[in-house]
Amino acid sequence: MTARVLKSEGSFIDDASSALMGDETIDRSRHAGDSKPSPALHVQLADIIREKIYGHEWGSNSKIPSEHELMVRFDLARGTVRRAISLLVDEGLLARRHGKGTFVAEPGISHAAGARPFSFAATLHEQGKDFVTRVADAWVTPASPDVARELEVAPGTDVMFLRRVRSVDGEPIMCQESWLNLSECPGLPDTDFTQEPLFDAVQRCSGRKIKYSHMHYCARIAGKEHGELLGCDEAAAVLLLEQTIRLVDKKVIEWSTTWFKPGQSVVTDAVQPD
Amino acid sequence: MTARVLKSEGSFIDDASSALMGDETIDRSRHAGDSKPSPALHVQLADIIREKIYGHEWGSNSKIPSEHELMVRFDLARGTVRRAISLLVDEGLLARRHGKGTFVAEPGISHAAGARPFSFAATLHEQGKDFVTRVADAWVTPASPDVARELEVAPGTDVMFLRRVRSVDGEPIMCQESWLNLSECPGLPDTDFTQEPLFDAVQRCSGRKIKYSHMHYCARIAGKEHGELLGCDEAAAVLLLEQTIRLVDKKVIEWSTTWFKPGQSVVTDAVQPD
DNA sequence: TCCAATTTGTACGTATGTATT
DNA sequence: CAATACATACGTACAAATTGG
Repeated sequence: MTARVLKSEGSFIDDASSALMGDETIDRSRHAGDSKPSPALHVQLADIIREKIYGHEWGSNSKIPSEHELMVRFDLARGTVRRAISLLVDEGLLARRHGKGTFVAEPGISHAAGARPFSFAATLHEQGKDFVTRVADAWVTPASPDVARELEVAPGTDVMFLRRVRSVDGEPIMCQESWLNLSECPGLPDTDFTQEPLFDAVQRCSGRKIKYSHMHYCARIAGKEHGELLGCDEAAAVLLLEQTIRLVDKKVIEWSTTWFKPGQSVVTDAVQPD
Repeated sequence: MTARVLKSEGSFIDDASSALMGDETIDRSRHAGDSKPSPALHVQLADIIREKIYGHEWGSNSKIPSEHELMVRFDLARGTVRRAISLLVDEGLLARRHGKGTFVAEPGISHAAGARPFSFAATLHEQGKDFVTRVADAWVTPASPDVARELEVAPGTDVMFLRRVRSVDGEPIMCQESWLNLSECPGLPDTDFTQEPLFDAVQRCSGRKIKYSHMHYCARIAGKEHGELLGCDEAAAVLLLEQTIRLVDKKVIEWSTTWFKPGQSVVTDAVQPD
């Protein structure tokens, strides 16, 4: 099925590999008595493929060369090629499809934020997606110095910690960890958070509307605990959205961190004022 | 098991190891004839420390137990402890201070976005920070399918690629990679981007104002190339802000990806409409 | 429906260089 | 220096999924 092209040297070269790959080379100086130990071969190959994706040379959902093609292109054993690809699968950049090939991973669900305080329930409902909420942890504890500062309460005040994992199609998508100000919101611990959205429960218990939100984006390595919660590799990069949410009277009601699984993203639109 | 007694503020420093550490244990079943090979010891210790930070038990800028304290607490060799800490330093979570100790890394610069199209120059000027812009790459090339789709031009149309690295205090902070629509903006390649902000140059060349911005946040592993550009570890998690920027007539003028070094973050405020 | 080719998934074995003991 | 353990790299073989004739 692969078209063949006659090169100037007169040899036939496979169209796919010649079109997709550039002139990158693998450094094999590990075993020689060299001064600089070059990285492992599978790491070098992963670097090459990663840059193809980051540089938009290999677009989303496109098929990358087969393991066999990469073997002959870089003169590597199949195990080495598979190991390189596995690194990128764990990062969420590639997806293997048995019998078909390996593909650049499609972006996952986009979550709208920015226009209003971020509510997972609201944004997913708008997209018509079905999701399940699991309460992984929930307890009441005295506030640590960090938590107290963010919630603007005295250290030692009772606060509630809530960890929810949201799943779409049985797959975990995000993990939300909330610290809740019980002083402004008593009665909250009696809520069934698998049914009632947190925003609704907070507004019901506090008797006031949610109004302000301060958002903070950063990136982190998932680590063991969140890797297990999200079903991704420990070494994967996850997106963090930290939010401080206030009621109409500017009292802080929630300090939360949302961990997005690799592939998930958050979108915002902005308009420059005239 | 989850409730934790809060000690007085002073005791956090005086009785570091007992107050700061919990009851975590290291699994040493690697060498025994066990069925499940447990992770390497330094990885397990890094996991324990990472969760202390992620769970806000160890606040920003606080001193973590000394290498010697960690040695005796977990019965590990100093090399193993140092290797664990190095992992977290590379992730940007910890910072070593020679002769003083190891500390939870402070957050870096916060970049405001959301209210208006994101301009690094404008937001940093507001904070009174001095920065330097280096043009790492700049060329004109026919648009690949991906680039053409985002810029809404025909594939093969000439577009400009621009990679700028911004530094504060001599340290790289972010890397901005822009694909520019030359059809709407001829004359752009003659600009000195170390002096004139891209937003100004675009508005000057196109004769129209920038008005709309679509933003997209996600997280990625830095990789070799961007690790070198940003001066961080290849395996570090970096924040990506992908932007599509349009002029008043809704023509796409720029499709850019901003790579933030670990520790940098982007902040936004939102208000719920009544 | 069946078959052949392609591609990924899995499980071995061997050799070699490095690091530790 | 020798023994051991480990990571890296290569090679082979076969199973399972997919596609197209």
